Amino acid sequence: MPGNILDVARLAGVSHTTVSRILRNADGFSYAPDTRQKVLAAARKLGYVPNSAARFMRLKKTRLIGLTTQTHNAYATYRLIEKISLRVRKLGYAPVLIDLSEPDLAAGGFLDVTHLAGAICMYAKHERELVGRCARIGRNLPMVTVRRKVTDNPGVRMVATDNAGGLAQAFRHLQGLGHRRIGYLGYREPDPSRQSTYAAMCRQAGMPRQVFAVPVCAENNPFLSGMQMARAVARGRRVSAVLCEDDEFAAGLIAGLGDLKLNVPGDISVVGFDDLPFAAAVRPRLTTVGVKMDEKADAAVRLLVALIEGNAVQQGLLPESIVLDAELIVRDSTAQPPPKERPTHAR
Amino acid sequence: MPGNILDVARLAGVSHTTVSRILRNADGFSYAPDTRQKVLAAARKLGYVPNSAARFMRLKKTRLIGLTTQTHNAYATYRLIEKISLRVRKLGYAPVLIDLSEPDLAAGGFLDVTHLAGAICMYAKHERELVGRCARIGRNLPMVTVRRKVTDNPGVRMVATDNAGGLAQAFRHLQGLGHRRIGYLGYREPDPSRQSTYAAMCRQAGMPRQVFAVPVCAENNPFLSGMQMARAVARGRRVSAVLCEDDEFAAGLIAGLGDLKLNVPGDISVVGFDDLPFAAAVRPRLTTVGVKMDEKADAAVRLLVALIEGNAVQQGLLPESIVLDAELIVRDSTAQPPPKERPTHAR
DNA sequence: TGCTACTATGCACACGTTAACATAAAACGT
DNA sequence: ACGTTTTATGTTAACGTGTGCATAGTAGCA
Repeated sequence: MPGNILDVARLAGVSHTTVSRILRNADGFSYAPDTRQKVLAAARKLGYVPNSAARFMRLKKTRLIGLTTQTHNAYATYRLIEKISLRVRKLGYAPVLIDLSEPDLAAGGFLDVTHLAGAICMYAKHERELVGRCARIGRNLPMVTVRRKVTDNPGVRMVATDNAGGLAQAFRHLQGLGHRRIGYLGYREPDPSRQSTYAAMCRQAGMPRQVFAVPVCAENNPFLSGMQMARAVARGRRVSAVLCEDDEFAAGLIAGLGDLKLNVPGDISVVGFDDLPFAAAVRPRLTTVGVKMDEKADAAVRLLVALIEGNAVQQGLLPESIVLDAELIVRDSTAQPPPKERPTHAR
Repeated sequence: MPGNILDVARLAGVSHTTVSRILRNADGFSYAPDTRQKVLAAARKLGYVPNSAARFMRLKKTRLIGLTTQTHNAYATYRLIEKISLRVRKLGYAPVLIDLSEPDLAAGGFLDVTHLAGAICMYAKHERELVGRCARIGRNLPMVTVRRKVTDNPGVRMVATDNAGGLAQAFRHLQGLGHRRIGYLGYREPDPSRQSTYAAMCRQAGMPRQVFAVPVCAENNPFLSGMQMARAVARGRRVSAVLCEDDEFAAGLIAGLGDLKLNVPGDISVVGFDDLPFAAAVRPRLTTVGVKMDEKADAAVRLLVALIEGNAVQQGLLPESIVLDAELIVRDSTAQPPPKERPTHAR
């Protein structure tokens, strides 16, 4: 509405072609400095902004990168969004958070996968289905998934944290402290890579397994969920340490255990996951598996852009997936088990 | 790329107009059931998805609602985004989180304010400037700002929480418990409505004022910021209670005070703001001012949609702003001040 | 002077959709 | 049987860009 390219052309006394070329700095064309001035002045005067829909129609290309997610983990996700956005912009693309999970959005909406240069799918629930649909509609849209667990979507690159490795570190840390019965607190929909790592570690160590599954959501609030699980965790004192799926669970669990007069780490050790902003600000400070958010964002964006610009791909230079290592951060929520729990024979 | 409307028309053996009308269920037209079938089948077979850019060009209208923000408060923001998105979709619009603060996005990008049916600006920092620019470029784009503080952007509707009221409730709560020296912990950029309310309450109660200002960001982590302020708050024991700008500060502060061997609420009472998900899951459970996120999201969306569809506006039925009342939620982080602090004369 | 090469600019079309206008057939009323 | 409304469909233009092709002028060169 606020003027199109023809208005600018008329005001500058040139053809709209000239305006288009001058405003875009199209190369391969030379224009008289005089003409250039007139065009620039006219555009400024009218407050001209190119119509991006028209542009897209012509070019069939955008520099929009869609970010999509579906998660309970507000903190981790929001931080990831921020970091990815920053990097995306730095490379000359524009990030858009959009829900690609609604099929009718693509059908009846005004912004769909066909508009995107690429997409980053973060912690999506029905990831496989989503990616499939986007690839189909979007004519094999370049996609990168950011996932805790490693999945195998053919043709879609992935960035993930080495959760198995992180979990193993945490497990060994607890084992080293003398724990012999270590539990796992996670969502009901299990995270395969972690649960299987947990199972493997238990087996290897000759320990019993004890998984506490949180019902999908207590008001969609992972803190409360964790808190409510305290009773189950404490029952019968079957474990002396718990590995949690994320820091929010861990924080809630610690609070809940406190209400039951159980001390962390005195009676039970707790390990979180993600190293969220509050991990060092709760008491006891959380021992947790740190996930490198910055590097994760960076890797995801670089992978996607390489995929979009497609030179490295053909040369076979682009890795199928990037797995960032996780790092155990030992703080105050883990300690030796209470005396009676300690192994009788040293190890 | 995956087929346009003409392809569908050709396959169905009808004109593209027919296809357009049938697929959109355009009313005012009747079609033979037979034709309708053929068209639908053809569209399905080709996996036809209308090109939304072309559509926008023709209609000059979309059903996209832009959400924009710029905040440190990840939790509150993310939750608001979720809730707003849900409601927006329910009304047949599509939400898009987009950074409108970058001027060059509007200029060179592929999605700008002119594509939006409306925008909701949540907790933005340079709100006034942002709104001004959007209104200018977007040909007075319908906008609603969601803000803690009440601002006066002419022509832009607003939804806010009655922070002053909430703060007053919290203040009176502390006053009623016997506190005579109440501090305020906030960001360095002050929130006028709250700080002035705080000042007014102090004056009215004949109490000294004591504002603790957090330097803009400790790693952009409000928890750590709050934690680091504990030393300043504790110094000289000048206050027996602190009102915090948000729950994250409060949680951090409590942890920091604990490190200094100060007990909350035994030695110092702490009040948060926002009632974030963890408020009931930290120990001591946080006394806080609850903000009605659901109602806030609801009000913002309804206001915006009314603005867009513009019938209520002309009738003057649309309020300039909606202020939702805040509600003090008393939990365990507030109590009577320690004995020596109590007023000698009853009140 | 002629021929070529380059500079500076314009014309006209295509992208995919919707909507105003047009039209042929069928149904309806008398 | 004939005018009139209704039903079912088609024709065509327009939205605002970018680009292939065309062109007029100007310079270089022999």
